[in-house]
Amino acid sequence: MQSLTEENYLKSIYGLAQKPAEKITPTALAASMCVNAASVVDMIKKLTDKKLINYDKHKGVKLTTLGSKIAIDIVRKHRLWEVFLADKLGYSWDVVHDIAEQLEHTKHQELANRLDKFLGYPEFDPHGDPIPNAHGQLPATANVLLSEIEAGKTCQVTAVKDTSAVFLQYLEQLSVGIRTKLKVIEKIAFDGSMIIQIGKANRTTVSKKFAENLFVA
Amino acid sequence: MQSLTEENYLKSIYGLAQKPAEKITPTALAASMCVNAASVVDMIKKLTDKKLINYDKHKGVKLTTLGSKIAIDIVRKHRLWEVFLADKLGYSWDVVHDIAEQLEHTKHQELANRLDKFLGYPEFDPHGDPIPNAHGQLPATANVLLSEIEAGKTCQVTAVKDTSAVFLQYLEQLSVGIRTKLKVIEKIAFDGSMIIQIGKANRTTVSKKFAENLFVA
DNA sequence: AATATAAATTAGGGTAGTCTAATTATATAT
DNA sequence: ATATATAATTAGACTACCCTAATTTATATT
Repeated sequence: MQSLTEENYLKSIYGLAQKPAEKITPTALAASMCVNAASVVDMIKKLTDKKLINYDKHKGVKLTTLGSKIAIDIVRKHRLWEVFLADKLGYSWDVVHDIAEQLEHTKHQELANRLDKFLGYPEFDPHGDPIPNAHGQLPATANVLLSEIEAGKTCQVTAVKDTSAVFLQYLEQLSVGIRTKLKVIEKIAFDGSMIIQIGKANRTTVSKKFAENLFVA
Repeated sequence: MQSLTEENYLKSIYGLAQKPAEKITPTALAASMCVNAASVVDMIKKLTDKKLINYDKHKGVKLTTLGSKIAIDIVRKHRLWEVFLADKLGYSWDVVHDIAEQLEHTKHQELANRLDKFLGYPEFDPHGDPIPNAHGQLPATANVLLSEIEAGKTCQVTAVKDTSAVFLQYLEQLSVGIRTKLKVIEKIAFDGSMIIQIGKANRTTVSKKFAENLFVA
């Protein structure tokens, strides 16, 4: 059994691991947990002893199979509670996260499954993030290309079609990774290029070829 | 803001205060919290400093107005979550308590009210315990006498009609107090006496006169 | 009233999780 | 290749909550 704090670390590590290519250093984890790096070093020791993570100076922190299972379970509960708060209690999507943080640590093996059933087995939370099912599997995200998204819509990167180094490097340069949120601002009729907003800040124009190689949901 | 532990102490004190006449000593509180009396003494100091309780060697522990408000709020949340778990997720009444213990500490001023509305403003939880409303008021419990309860039904003592010392002493002797749960096993047609189960264990026969002097809900 | 028992309190210590400050290791730049 | 900056780690300390053991204070019994 893990403490609330340990669970929050696992969740944080899981979250950081969604942006691959970035290794999870004590400093990165400290920033994401809003604690001092010294505290993180202590916790890394503890979670390593409990076989929930592996830590290698060069590779950074990685969840073990068990650690990953626990983290996914917390994420599942978090997102299900978000759906509950939004769908049943009428909360807006910007509020649900903080409340769900408090509900996600409830321990009772059946609870998440009952809640899931009650909510009608939702696949995505109010932010569009996928909800792991009872087996920890994420819903298969439809193979929609960025190029098919209409102007004004928001979506989220789920995968890349072209996996060449040059494309991945380009993505990195644009700070686009798995789960990055994109908003299509405008589609240029002339050549199919798109003006998109990446995350919260940067607005960029990308080519038709670019948009045809990025899967979104 | 109080910690989770502080909240649990307040809740426990509130619960013990429901059985009046019994003063809340450090030992009683220790038993109810399943901790050592020494720990309770520490917490009494802390809660006193925070002006949530008053402690007098002779009168025992009492909640201040503020402490009482907080305790009632936790009880409200606890019981609302119990209703949610039973009504919406199909849990049986013997399971909901432990899960609700984990949900009751969720902090968000509006949450309880939204949940209350969603559940249709229930007045009693699955155990028959009254749910405080948004203003901390308990629902007016109907003036039903034990004698009016049908065989097989379970109810809970809400008040006494006859307040004479002999009656109260008799109640004490039977371990019947406010909030004690009673189950009517059988009603004897001949003289109106009743076989009732008191709490979990004792089964006793009580007279018609007895049953006509106890209010239940 | 004196004594035995029980309750309350104090003293001192443990664990989990946090911090700051100091140190060591690693990466970067000249 | 060495100096510098950044990251990782260690040392030591703090708070919240809990404990045991010893002591003091009440309560009951004879």
